[in-house]
Amino acid sequence: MGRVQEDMKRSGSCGLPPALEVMGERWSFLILRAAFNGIVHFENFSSELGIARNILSDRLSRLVRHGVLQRTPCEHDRRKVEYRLTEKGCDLLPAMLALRQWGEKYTMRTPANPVLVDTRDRRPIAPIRIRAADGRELCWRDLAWQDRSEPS
Amino acid sequence: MGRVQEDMKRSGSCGLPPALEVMGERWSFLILRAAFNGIVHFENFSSELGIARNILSDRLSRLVRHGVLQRTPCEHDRRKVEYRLTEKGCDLLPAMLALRQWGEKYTMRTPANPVLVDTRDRRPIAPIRIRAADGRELCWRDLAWQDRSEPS
DNA sequence: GCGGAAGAGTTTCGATTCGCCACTTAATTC
DNA sequence: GAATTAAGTGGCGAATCGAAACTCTTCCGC
Repeated sequence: MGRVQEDMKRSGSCGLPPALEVMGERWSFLILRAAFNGIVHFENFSSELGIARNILSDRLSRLVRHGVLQRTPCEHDRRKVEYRLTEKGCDLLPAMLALRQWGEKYTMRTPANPVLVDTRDRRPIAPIRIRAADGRELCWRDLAWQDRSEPS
Repeated sequence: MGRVQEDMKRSGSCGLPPALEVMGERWSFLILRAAFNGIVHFENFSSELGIARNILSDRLSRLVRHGVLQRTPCEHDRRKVEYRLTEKGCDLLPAMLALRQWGEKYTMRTPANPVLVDTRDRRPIAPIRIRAADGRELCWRDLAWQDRSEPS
């Protein structure tokens, strides 16, 4: 067995390192949250997050480089620039909410407010869970690693 | 840290900043992944992740301090120490998997292998999604913020 | 018991990154 | 055309990271 295979065996071909390459830095998730909240301009990110301007500049261009945000100069006011979530960026919402819900559950004194609701029935969304292909909820004990080529 | 309080003032009481306070640093999620893979000893974390020993030491005690890992000296060999996931730590699994699945979807050349399966039917787990209270899958457009005291 | 080795850190120190503040540049408003 | 706004960039001291060497305790073989 070659070294590459051994490496794969040890930690598998895992999507976590590349994800952290993009989102693992200090402000990335907070910038993402702001973007989900409708912030699009540099100055608004800056004042909303209280982040240093040079760091913000670096993080925004990093997120753009990785395709999470799209940078478009504003039509009607060409001083302004819009940073908008791409589809790839929107797909980070489950990860962000899972992290947020964990933070709410464990490290907050008061219950969260305001709360995220479904627009159709105005009820709070469900906690994010791991599910089997058929929809059953799973916990850590129910999970196992399996090689793709292995027979079931 | 005072910054969290400031953040709360600005954008509501959100669980994300405290979650990032715990898990936002460079190696925290990778250490967590290793813990989920059954790693318990300092030396194994070190060789598995290729992280500098001083940083690993700092991250582990940070995770212990925040109640994600529990540190217990080994019974039968008192040179060794075990770092095990607490319930609070186990509850990070959905967030970690959501991030991992995102990384697999967008930033990996080859499909992931091995793959995480349900032990009961040996089928791969479902993608992690946001759901309404009644189980319907939701996307970003279906979500809204609502004050707790507000009438529905 | 004793020499050697393993496990879990700690120290040291150079390299990198962070973060505050001032500055620049271009577009817009008055 | 003067002042203001938006989006950055540059300088510089402080904090953090990272690799390697070192410490300290515990275990193993003899």
